[in-house]
Amino acid sequence: MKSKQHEAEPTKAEMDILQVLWDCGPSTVRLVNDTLNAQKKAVQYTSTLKQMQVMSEKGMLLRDESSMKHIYTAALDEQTTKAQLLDKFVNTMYKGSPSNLVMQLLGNKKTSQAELDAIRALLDQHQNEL
Amino acid sequence: MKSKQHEAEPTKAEMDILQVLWDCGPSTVRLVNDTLNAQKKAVQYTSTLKQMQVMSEKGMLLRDESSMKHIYTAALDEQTTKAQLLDKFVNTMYKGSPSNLVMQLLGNKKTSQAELDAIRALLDQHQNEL
DNA sequence: TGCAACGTACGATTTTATTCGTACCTTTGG
DNA sequence: CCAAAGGTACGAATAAAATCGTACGTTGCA
Repeated sequence: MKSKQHEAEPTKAEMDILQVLWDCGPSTVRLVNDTLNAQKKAVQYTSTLKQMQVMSEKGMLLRDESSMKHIYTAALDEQTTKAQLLDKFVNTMYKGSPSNLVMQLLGNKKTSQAELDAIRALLDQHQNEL
Repeated sequence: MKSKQHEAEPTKAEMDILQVLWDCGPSTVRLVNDTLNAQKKAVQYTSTLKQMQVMSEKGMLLRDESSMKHIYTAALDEQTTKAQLLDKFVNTMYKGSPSNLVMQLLGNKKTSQAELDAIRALLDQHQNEL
């Protein structure tokens, strides 16, 4: 049986939580909430708690209830999830063409030379791996 | 006075409508709605109408009421709007690093060789323009 | 032992986004 | 002249997302 990775499209708030778990590994609600607030996303403890409970129900997070302080773990893979969202983004915004997206990136003043070099390096590397 | 381009973050449904106007130029609600339905986004005429009216109020669309069939025009620039959304996407999903996004793209099986070549060509071209 | 600190549970509210029904104009052809 | 076709206006219903208050259980320690 296939995983449920495709059933749930994480919402914005859910992504914020997932990101913390991806970065920090299995964590308590307290840690996640503190982290969010540390990044200027002011939110009440119980809001984060509720959100994570719902995410558990959806199978998006796994919960270890063995100790009083429940430990949550991301049930979705970071790369897979992001690839999925990126794909959707490219489809709706760039008619499915990644190069159109890159064109946008190049036109963006905020894209630094260092970033461009890094992108080129990635392309070269990818080419060599074929 | 600066434009209002930054006040409104178009929602998903709004982007669908904007895209039609960007592709087709100034249009009636009828045309927009038909186009949406032709792309399997089933939606009632009055829903599209209402949405476009609201968008007008927000200044996202301009409306010519001189004839009975009002003509709507996108008030936002396509490139600017997309650049804005892309920027936000990169920030929240890739810690602000475009090369991280490209890495994701390369790892994605769906990205064809032709697309990769196109991306490289864009980079080369961009390099030469400096 | 008792109270402050910290946890979870969970319903309800709020906010935002989206959809749609109904009323009512205008145009047009028979 | 009037009915049908096709417009707009607009309030309201739904749905989806996010937030929070309050109740209540557990733990540590003065």
